[in-house]
Amino acid sequence: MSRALLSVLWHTEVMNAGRTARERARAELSDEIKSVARRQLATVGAEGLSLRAVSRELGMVSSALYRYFPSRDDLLTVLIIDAYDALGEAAESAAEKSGASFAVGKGEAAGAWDPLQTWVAVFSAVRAWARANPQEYALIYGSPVLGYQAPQTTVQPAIRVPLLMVALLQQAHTEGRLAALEDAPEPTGVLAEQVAVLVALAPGLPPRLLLRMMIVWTQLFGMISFELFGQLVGSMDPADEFFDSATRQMAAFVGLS
Amino acid sequence: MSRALLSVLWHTEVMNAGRTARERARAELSDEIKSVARRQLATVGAEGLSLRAVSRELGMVSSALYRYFPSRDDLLTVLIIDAYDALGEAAESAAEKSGASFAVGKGEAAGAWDPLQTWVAVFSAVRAWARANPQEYALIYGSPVLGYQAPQTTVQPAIRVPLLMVALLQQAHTEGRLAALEDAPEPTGVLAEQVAVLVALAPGLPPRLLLRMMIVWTQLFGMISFELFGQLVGSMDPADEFFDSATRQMAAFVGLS
DNA sequence: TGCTTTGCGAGAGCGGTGCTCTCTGTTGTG
DNA sequence: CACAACAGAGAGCACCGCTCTCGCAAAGCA
Repeated sequence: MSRALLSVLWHTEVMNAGRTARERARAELSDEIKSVARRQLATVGAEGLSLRAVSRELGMVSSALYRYFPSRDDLLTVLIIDAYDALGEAAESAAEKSGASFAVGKGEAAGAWDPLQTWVAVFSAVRAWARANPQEYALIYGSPVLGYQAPQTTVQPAIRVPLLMVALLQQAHTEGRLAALEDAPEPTGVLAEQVAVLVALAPGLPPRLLLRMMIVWTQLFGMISFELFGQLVGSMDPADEFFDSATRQMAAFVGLS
Repeated sequence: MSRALLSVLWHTEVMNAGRTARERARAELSDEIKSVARRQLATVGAEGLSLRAVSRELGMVSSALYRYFPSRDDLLTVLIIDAYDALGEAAESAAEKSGASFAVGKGEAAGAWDPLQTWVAVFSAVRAWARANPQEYALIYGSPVLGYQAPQTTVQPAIRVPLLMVALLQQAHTEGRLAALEDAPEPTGVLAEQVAVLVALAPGLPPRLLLRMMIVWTQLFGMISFELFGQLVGSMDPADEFFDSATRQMAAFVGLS
């Protein structure tokens, strides 16, 4: 990511810290650009998003926009981060609302909660967000634009959903509410090493469970992509019941029932 | 194109009576355009594919290209169909090579075949094709370009892989080599009607099996998309062993072992 | 055979894009 | 107050998809 873009992000972070008028105006205009770009993204898609159109809508000349975003790709990058965060926020909020006690930062003593119900709520929230924001979903889970290389900044927002799944499974596991998965194969070799990275995040969870969680993770987004991108037309369309059944069968696949 | 070449083409046309030289030349140039476009697609991606660049490489002026493809989207459409067909061909050929007897048009009496082995071979072939042709994969399984609406022409090539999965499962089923899936839920309501469309294609297959097959289908392409689009970087990358394990667990999920 | 219709490539042109560079005026700072 | 940093405007470059017109050659027809 470019230094100018990092500068923008830094400014927005400390926006209300009483900086100079110029910096304040810069942060504000920067947000406005993002907002207009997001709106255009929703209508014309990532491919059709144009800096000139954004600048036109803002009443400024296109070259001025480059003071804020050094290239179209940089603008897309912040939109990508925002999309990941919005999706993660939707998923985490669904977990909280369904009564999960493990949500980060909540820490309150748990009442009774149903792990399966939370699982279904999270998956449904992910799908609902994707259907409500198809272009933003396509931006982050569709084909990467050009030779686009995801900057390191996008990694952390991108893993919020799988991290939530890990947290849910761990809480259910420590409460003894997960089936044993005796018939699931234990990862070996390279696969075991890769899964070990996840085990470090959730001590105590069996590797075979985390491996299955990764499988379910890919299934979830494969299913949503198929629905949004039209691959289910003619068979499982509308996909509501298919999604629900798949979600529950995949929940059983990781031991939730 | 040179006049000498046109003359050659005309002579060959006279030998293959029926089509005029003009039609023959048109078909040939049309193929050449497709070929150049496919090569450019592989390097610059769908978004970067440009009619002007194609025409430049062919030594003609861009406006002439519109005699063959009325728009950029039309060119992309034939590339999409070709990609679907290439992928389907790769999958079917892998099934044949692994000794499957159900392949369309083969009809030969089967020797012994291992359904699970064929299953793994087909899935691996799909992944291998995707990795070898990432831009074409992204073209058909990534975000749909623009407000692109898939023409009816693309449907039939698009379902070759799932149809192959159905055929494999049916053959294994009639040979009594599929587990019973007693714990799998039977689809009801709308979902049962949707699955009924698949049952019509494969009489005798239990609806709950076909439902699971659809789940596995979405998992397969979700996994491949994640690998190609960079979502597995940092966890299951490289994805060879993850893919293999997932494939086999999903095979067990539909009763293959 | 000669005439007419059809198809094809070339060329110019329109409005759009991302991006760069220069110039002018303003704002913040020593 | 002077100087440096910065923001916006404008022109311009090289591309893009697409349209239109204009000759010319091939195909169809009398």
